[in-house]
Amino acid sequence: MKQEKLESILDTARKMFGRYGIQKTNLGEIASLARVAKATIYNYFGSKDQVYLEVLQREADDILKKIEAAIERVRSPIEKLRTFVSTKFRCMKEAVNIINLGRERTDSVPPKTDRIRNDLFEREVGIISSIFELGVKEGIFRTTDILLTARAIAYALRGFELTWLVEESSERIEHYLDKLIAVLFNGILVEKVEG
Amino acid sequence: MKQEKLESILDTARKMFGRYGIQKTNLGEIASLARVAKATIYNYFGSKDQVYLEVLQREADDILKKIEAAIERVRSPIEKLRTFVSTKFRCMKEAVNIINLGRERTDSVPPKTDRIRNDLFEREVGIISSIFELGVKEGIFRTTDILLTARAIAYALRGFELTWLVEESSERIEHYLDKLIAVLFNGILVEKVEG
Amino acid sequence: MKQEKLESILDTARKMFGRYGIQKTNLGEIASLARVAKATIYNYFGSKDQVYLEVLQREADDILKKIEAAIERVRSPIEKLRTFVSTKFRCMKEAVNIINLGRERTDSVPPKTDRIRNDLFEREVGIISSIFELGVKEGIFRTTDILLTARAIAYALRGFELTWLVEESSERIEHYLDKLIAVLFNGILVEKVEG
Amino acid sequence: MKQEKLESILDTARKMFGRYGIQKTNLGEIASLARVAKATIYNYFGSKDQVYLEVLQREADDILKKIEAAIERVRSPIEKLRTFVSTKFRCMKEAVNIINLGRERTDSVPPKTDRIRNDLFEREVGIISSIFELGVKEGIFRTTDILLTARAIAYALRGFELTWLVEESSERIEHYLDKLIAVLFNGILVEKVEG
DNA sequence: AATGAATGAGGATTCATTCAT
DNA sequence: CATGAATGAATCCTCATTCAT
Repeated sequence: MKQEKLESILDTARKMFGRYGIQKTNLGEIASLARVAKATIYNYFGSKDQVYLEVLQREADDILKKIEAAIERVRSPIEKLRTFVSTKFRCMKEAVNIINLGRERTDSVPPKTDRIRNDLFEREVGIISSIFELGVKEGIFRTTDILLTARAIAYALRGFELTWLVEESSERIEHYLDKLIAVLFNGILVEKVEG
Repeated sequence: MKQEKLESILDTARKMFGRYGIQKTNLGEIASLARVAKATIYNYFGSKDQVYLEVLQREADDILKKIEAAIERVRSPIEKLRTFVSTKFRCMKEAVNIINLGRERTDSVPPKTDRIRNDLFEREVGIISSIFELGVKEGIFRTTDILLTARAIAYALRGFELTWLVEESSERIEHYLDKLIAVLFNGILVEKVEG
Repeated sequence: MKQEKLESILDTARKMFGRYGIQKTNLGEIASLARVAKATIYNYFGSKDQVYLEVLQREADDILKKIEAAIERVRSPIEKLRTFVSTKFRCMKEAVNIINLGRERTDSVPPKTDRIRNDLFEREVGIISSIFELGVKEGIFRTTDILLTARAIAYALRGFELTWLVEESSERIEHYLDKLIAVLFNGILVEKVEG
Repeated sequence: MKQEKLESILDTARKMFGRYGIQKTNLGEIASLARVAKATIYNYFGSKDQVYLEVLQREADDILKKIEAAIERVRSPIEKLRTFVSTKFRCMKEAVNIINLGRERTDSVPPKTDRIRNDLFEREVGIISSIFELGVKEGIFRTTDILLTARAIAYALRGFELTWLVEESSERIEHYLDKLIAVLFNGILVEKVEG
């Protein structure tokens, strides 16, 4: 019964926060949609911020779990990188709040938000790094600085997160991603120079 | 006199919006810092949103003007691309609101905001495209689809905008950018496959 | 017009605070009784506390002005002291908030409240002291320590403030005051010992 | 077991009410500090007000018991009066809620509160009266109206209750009390007039 | 053109209290 | 008896916007 209400609250909250952001979402509406009293939400979470944080943390954990599982299933570093990117963006569709996190004003968001976001980012960097290590070990990738490259690519992928929901259709985004991956693998120069 | 006040308002607004976003900035404070009455701002702009829009448009125009000028000054496509990236991010430092635009909730922002942002984006894509065309014509770049690639790269660069002010030092960001550019030029694969 | 509303607000506030205290009084009701919008009150005073403080300060100033005027009108120290007490308590009837100040929880009241209350107290002590000085100079009063005695008496009078509105009828209180003054003047001992 | 919890609740409540008053104290905190559930308190007392009332009644009874015992121990009316005052104020230090009772808003307090407070007051007046009767009988005190004088003095002592914890150091208060007692005994006039 | 004044609508919290188990 | 869970009601304050002068 309690668990039920809790999930109901969290579900509703995820949708509302996803649609309107933490600022514009009011607990009153979450409460009424979740069929509980506003005060009940405060019993569970203590504050609006806590509700938001909980929603975020769940989304982040979810994404990582799925990405890691997907990468396990393929072998070659190239495939792993492709899988990383495609899985990440497929999952992102559902992790609306994580995406929007990048779109919220820093000041209007609880401080711990940053930690969740950065944790996710760093763990992604970690995954990319280990794919790179594998690739370099197998002599498929060449790079002078694995971590630096991994972070650069992680940053680059962020540009697509932002765009995901708002501006373009999923299909077009996937085209761009394919293209970006192609470029990442081969570069745009005809002759290879040292990077 | 009128022009003076108008600039004063716009200046103050730019700073405030830049620091606190459109949501958290209130016209009252802008007014008092700009030494005018709140109602005066309404005389000039009609609404808070219009003030914001005006600030944005000015920043966008400013950036493009500077980027285009900088690119004119170098000749080779490779240099042009490098200049594009470095100029863009140098100017971005001052175009705080454009940057933060990516960090505002979609719903908390006037609809026309998107148009300004997208215009800027498309014009950047246009610039990158023409650099690519030049590069391909000169036989330096190879790519199967100029526009697609240009957009992919433009998206990738967005990831860095977000990060620009908040998370990392300028120097570190520049390292990552250098690395990204290197990867873009040469790829990470040892052997070139088709991109 | 503005002055009118301001007075209207302050008047209403004085009544409400007087009846219900700062805790239980809500600005909403003050606003509606004063025929202004809640926000208007905030325009004038900035916060509930400030309204309260303003009400208090006015009452305190009022009392002192009246006491000082009344004392001027009589000559002998004995008369002055009697006048002080009677005027003070006559005025107190209207300075409901000052009285209740002694009845509010320290914690539920803005910090500056204490200063107003203490200022009033100290100024009363000052007045009593100067009456004493006069009495001693004229050889009518005897006391070993004017300031100490003045404060002791000022404290004693506080006991009546508290009682003023709540427990007893005005007439009975005045009887008690008369008695207290008589005791203060002559003591209760048959034989005078050293005080 | 039951008695234990009840005492635990009452103890905690006394401390909390003493520190924060009935308004600012919430049952939730009392409950958690007393290691019981909020609902348990309702089982015992039925309402927040009842808890408060119980706390008060206990404090009042306690004070009176101690004062009466102390007065028994001395013989002369003068000593009895001095003992009354000193014991009263010594005990008051612990009867925080009784003291603060004078500092609570009348309206924020259960109606029966007044009865407890007045009972205590009247019983104090009774004690002072009987001391006076004794003094008059022994020809040490002179007074035209014992009850009136007793009440006047009881009121005067109230002024010090208020001040007790908040404004002054214990030592200074005791000085003022000494002075007040001296004045009460001997008056301030050089020549005795009719009291 | 410039502004002082006024306002309506909205939202996060807090807490005493009830009730089923 | 004891309690976890749920809630309704209340309240302060913010701000974009309007309007008369």
